[in-house]
Amino acid sequence: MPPPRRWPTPLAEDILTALDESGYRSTAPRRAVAEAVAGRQRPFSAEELYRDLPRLGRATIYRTLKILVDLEVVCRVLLEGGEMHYQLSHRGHHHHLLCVECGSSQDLIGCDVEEMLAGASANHGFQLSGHRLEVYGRCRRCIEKAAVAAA
Amino acid sequence: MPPPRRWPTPLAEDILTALDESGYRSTAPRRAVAEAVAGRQRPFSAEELYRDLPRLGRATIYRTLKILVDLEVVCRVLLEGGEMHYQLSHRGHHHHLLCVECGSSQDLIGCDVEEMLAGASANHGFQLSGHRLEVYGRCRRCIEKAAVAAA
DNA sequence: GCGAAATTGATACTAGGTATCGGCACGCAA
DNA sequence: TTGCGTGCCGATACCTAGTATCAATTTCGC
Repeated sequence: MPPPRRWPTPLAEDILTALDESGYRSTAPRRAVAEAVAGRQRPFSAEELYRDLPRLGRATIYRTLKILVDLEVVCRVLLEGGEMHYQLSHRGHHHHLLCVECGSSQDLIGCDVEEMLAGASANHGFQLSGHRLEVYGRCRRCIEKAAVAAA
Repeated sequence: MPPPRRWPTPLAEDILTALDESGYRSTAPRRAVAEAVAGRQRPFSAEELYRDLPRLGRATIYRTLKILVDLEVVCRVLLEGGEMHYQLSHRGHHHHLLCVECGSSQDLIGCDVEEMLAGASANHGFQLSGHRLEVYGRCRRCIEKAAVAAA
């Protein structure tokens, strides 16, 4: 028997808490967005979210996502083709390994890009203020799936 | 007395040669785009180019830019705000240091991102196929200009 | 110079996102 | 518990960046 489903979902509750702590009001649309975002396993587009929440206005979806990105509760993920997707965020600044096959995303850890960029920038007399890095490829599961299919 | 201006410009000629070598026809619109692209010192948007070449159709601008990007004669540059800009390219795959103040761009050299990413990806069981990296900050000239202004 | 094939540009369309604005609702304070 | 100011909502219009269509034009090999 599965454990009873809490409502709101713990993750969604975290989002709502973050909103509240920054002085944003708790409204039905925001609760709906929080649930939807928390329930997603992989990066999603704003339009996708809109399709899943047809009772909300499109502007509300975009506005709420923007707030969540500002609060660093959600992070933006730029796909290879240039489409912007969103995803629940845990750490602060980080980068993503994006699977071009299944669309999943995992955080890249153990890669000190910042430090390397800082050094290289300094050599150019360039004062670093930010950067954007996305990594594309195939995740472990997709590689294994392909191997099984080829056998 | 300035040296006599060659026409087409050497850089533009290189672009036209690249087009020719890939089997593309030499047309007046393409020559115009080549000149315009070659004459730009810093990244520009497609719409900017369109404004500067009002006799050409918008579709032609986008089509030609796409071809040039495919031929790696021109590279795409993603600004901090998400706007796509274009720029003459010299080396193959490389990254940019983009000045958020004056909009200039310089190639980042002496930074082996590829190698670092390859290692980190492997640790995640991730098969790397590509990446995107843009670096934002202030260029040497803008730093110096600010220092002089503050003095 | 001829003609097939490539290219062009006007136009319409798409996706993704922002600005506006009248009206609703949240939540504080009484 | 109600009252009220402010924040928030959603419909709509708009915007930017780019793509699809297609008839008319241009290029270039012969």
